Amino acid sequence: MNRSANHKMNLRKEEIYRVAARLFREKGYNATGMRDIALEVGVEAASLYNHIRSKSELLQQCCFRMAEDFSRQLQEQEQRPASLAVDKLEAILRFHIRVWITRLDEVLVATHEGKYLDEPWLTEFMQERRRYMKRIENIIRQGMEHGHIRQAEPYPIMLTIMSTVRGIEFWHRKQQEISAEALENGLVDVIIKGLLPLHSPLRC
Amino acid sequence: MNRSANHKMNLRKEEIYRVAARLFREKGYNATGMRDIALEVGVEAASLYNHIRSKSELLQQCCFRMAEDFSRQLQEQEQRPASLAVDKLEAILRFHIRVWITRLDEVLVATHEGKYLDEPWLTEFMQERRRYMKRIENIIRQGMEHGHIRQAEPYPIMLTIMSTVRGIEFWHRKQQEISAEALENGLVDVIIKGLLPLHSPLRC
DNA sequence: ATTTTTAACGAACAGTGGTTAGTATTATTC
DNA sequence: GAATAATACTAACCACTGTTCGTTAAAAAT
Repeated sequence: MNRSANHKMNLRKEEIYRVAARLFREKGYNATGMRDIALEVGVEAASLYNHIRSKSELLQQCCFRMAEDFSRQLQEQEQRPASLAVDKLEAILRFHIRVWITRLDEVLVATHEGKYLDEPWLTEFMQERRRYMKRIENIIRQGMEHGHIRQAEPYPIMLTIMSTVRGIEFWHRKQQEISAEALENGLVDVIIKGLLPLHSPLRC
Repeated sequence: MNRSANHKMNLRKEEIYRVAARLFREKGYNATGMRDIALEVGVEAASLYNHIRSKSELLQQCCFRMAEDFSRQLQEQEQRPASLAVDKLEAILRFHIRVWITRLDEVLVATHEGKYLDEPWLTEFMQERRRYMKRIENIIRQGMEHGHIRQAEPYPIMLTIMSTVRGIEFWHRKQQEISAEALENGLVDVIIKGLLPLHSPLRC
């Protein structure tokens, strides 16, 4: 089999994956049947199994693709100088926001339906998320040590950064109210301004 | 039937409701079977139907109880003087946080599983949530008009206030790391400090 | 042109879902 | 203590689930 055939095969697999991600988001993983996916791909349910191993494999792809993309981006930020903690956090936050704006299906499935992963994927996925949160907490601590972030509990700050993006789900349904850029900047402003110390030149 | 018997009946119904809310959160609405609920209540699945009409009725209770509690609290805040917009928002935020700390099951089911409501409940629930968000946006606008909140897009601020609480789901799994009070104050600080105008006496 | 691979299909399986019917048991009321 | 109501049980139904099987049509490779 040459490369072009391989490419064509992956195209069909990708289509199934995309349809599945959208349906998993709209209806939920358990409420989405293989026959639902097949219908939108334009094929019978049994035919899907020429391209994928199982329904749960589709969920695994959703979850671990997102996990890898997030982890890779975080690693880039971690490699910048420790003194730039606030800039790191802003970059991380903006990355989160952009993913939630441009790839809502996948990120929502990973966030909401990840709990339906089979073992051992479930455990690995949960552990990876916990590690990810710890790494963000560490960056927040860096910022406090350099005095660029006001003294506070790092944990609630991390939670706030992780959670802010969730509102974007609502924005997608009423997109006309505000542009993607204004949304991103508005969200970033609330969080970042809430982190700066009282004496920060950026603040007063 | 006298009052005590009626009370006893409602007790059983309440127990079913509580078990259902917990299982709906842990496993999701669709992945929770009536036999799962029955097992934890200590009864056969068919017996549940002497107390409830249907599985979906349990979901409806979850969603609309929460909706009413939130709406009532918001109404209290709306009745305070318009000049106290920041205080209103802080009170609203603290109410949200406390509900997510003390009634995680119900609030998570309402948030994540509400989409599985049947019509006409689904439409009503979505509309109510949209109204709720609009009302918070209005309070934010009040604060800007009085100069107590910095000029910005009210919409992302509202989304941030609504979303902050979702991190509390993670806190529940690792409760030992930080107390409920520290968590609440930490979350409030990030948001409220991010709202204040640059010249605010609370800020500099 | 022929062989081999890929991918589609219809039918079926075994399990589970919420729910109902009919009946027995327990608790309450008179 | 008899009558009545409330609540439990067992059994079953039917629709639907993810998946497999055997087969066939089309495409690719030789």
